[in-house]
Amino acid sequence: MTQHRVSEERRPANEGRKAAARNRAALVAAARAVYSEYGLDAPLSAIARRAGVGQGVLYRHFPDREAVATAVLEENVREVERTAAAQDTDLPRVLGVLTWHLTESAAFIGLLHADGAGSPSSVPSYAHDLSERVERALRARLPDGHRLAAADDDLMIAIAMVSGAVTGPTRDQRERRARAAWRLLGVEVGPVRPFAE
Amino acid sequence: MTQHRVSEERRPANEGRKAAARNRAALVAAARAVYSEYGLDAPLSAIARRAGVGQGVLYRHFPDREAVATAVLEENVREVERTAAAQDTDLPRVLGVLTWHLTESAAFIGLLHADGAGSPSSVPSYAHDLSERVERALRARLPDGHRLAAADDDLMIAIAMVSGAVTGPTRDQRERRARAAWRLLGVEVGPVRPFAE
Amino acid sequence: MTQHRVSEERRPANEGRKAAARNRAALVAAARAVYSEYGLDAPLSAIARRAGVGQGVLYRHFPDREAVATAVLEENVREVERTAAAQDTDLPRVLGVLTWHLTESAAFIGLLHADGAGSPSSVPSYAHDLSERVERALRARLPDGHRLAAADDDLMIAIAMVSGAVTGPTRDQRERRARAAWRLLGVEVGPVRPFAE
Amino acid sequence: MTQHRVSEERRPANEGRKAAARNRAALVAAARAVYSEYGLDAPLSAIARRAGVGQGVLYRHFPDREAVATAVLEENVREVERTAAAQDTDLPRVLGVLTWHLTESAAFIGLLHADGAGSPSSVPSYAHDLSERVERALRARLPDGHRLAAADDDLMIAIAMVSGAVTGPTRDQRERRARAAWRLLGVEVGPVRPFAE
DNA sequence: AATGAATGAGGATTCATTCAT
DNA sequence: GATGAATGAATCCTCATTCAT
Repeated sequence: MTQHRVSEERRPANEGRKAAARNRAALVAAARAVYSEYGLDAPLSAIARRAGVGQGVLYRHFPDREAVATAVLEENVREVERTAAAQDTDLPRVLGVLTWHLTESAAFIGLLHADGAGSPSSVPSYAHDLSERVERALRARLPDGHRLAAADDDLMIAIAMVSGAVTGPTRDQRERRARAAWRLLGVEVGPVRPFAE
Repeated sequence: MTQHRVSEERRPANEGRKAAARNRAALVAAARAVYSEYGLDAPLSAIARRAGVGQGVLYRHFPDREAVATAVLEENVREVERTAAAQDTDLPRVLGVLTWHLTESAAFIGLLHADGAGSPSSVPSYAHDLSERVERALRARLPDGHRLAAADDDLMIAIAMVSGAVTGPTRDQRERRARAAWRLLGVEVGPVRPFAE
Repeated sequence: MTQHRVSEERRPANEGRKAAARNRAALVAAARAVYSEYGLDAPLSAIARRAGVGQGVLYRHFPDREAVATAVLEENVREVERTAAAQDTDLPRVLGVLTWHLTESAAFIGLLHADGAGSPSSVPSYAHDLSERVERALRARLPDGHRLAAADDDLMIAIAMVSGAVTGPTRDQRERRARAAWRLLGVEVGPVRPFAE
Repeated sequence: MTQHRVSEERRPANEGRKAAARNRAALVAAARAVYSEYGLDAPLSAIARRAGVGQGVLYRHFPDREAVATAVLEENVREVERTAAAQDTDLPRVLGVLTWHLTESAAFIGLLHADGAGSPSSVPSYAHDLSERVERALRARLPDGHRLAAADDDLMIAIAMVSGAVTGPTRDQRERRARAAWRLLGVEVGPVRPFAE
């Protein structure tokens, strides 16, 4: 029997292609967690650390702090879009998913606030695009004659309003406030939950 | 190592005791301006500079960053209270003044957002008191049977909602959005303007 | 307000990974020099400057001001320990090395002073551990019936006493005073010199 | 019977001459307290506050931070001198008073340490004079043939040694250590207590 | 492609000292 | 003579970003 090489160094480690994608995903997940814990001003190093990668990797995937935040939001927006695109869906259901993200993610709230422009804070500028994607998704399911279909801005103003109401330390409390907000607007909202197949 | 003054230059003159009150006012005004330009996270040094005083003066008048913000908000809250306390007033008029401050001052928006608790950001803790003062002032003018008198939280949730809608680069645009928000809530609001005798 | 790099100048080059150990050593050496020149309250920035590194590097290697001092003292203590552990050694020889460090390093004196506790100054808390290590090292070579073996505290009190005597502008004068102190204590001390193989 | 003026404003208030002296005394007392609580690096403002006077008064009486410390020490030194000058006194008694001050006042310890020169710390330079006054007082009561009369420096080195031993959080513990130090030196010391008529 | 050290600007905070009142 | 506000230098500390390995 020949001796096996058990050296500590030569692990094949198919790293390279797949690792990159995995790292990116880990970063976005870490960013989501860190943002929800420390807010949007959390240090990038904390995100890299939580993702278990070096800071260099973060910069490889995202040119700057905005890009990180945007990547997180992009996922949220995509879920809203997918919900809106689903076969058997309606506005309340889409609003439910949207509301879920509002209660989940402080960052997401910031996004909607930033829809106009000139927010003085650290919120991204191309957040604008994301905001428009949300609007498109919702409007596709907005029935004629709906309460929010009257004036052009009403839909997004309503979203901003609900997001303004979403405060509080626990997700649960935030959800309760969000529901109250929709009620005050007289708009029906479906179950508040993440998108699921 | 102890501190030693090195430069031999003339120090810019000590304005004496009377300047104290003036300086405090200048600081609050400067803070208001700076906050509206850069948000609540603006460096304190920017506020001191804009007020035309040294950093030490800022720290003499306000122990920490929270105290500065609170001082700014306190003025706003007081105007709301005074409006509510006026002889010939009603809810719409108070809401009008409140809305004015929402459109004027990013900081004020932050305040209302902070009513719950535990926001991880730099939002004050004793902002809570201010929030309660606003609520008391409004509730004193809230007619029985009013749309916002149904559930206990509705009043402040509505405020938070409107504040969420108040975004945009110009005060004018912010006011337009605020009005739209009140309209969507079905709540009448009076002229949007600062308190005036 | 987030941080932004403004200047366009070339940054002084990143020496890469290997520099890390070198930098740490440089920092400890610089700290030793700075402490002896300005005392334990010297600004950390002075240490970083003398070490030829940015302030951030100092903070990377040492979480706080205590850690820097401790790192310096740790080296001294280790020399005492090594002397005590040497094959052909005796108490006078260990005391000689200890005394050397007392005359060399103001910081080291502070350490021994801190053995009790609660000094209100900037003296470390985990200096206590170092103090104990010194005691263990000495006690291992303390012959029964030695003048300092009578009461439990006598050994470390004697050290503190000698360290109290060690004042003066030149190392030479400090050594002379240290010798006088040992003489007054009736304790024999070997050559005052650093540990050497 | 005529009415007495009991107005709150017109108190004759012999202020002026006597107030000045009273303020100076208050400052020294405050300094003593503050030093013992926070160490010699305590902010001057704390001393003025504790004395109940403005900072300007402090500067009227003492040109700089050194002068304040020196004034405190001066009182201690004077007590030692008075003890030495008393009719029925001897070295142990003087050492007892000296030791009392060592255990009472961190500042006083610093003084003795500073006798040589070039102490890198914030200790005064004209502390030297005070140190010499202590030496003169002691030497006046130093019997020929005393253990500390052999070499010229022995007396003050012994003092420095004891002061080095005086560490610990409570005065009681510090006294115990001081006694142990004198014992190790083989020098008799009288009751450790402040000077009293 | 990843790592993580280094840079260094920026912002917070503290105090010695001066000086109008 | 006293008061206490103001100045502003100095120091601490944190992070965004770069880059050698």
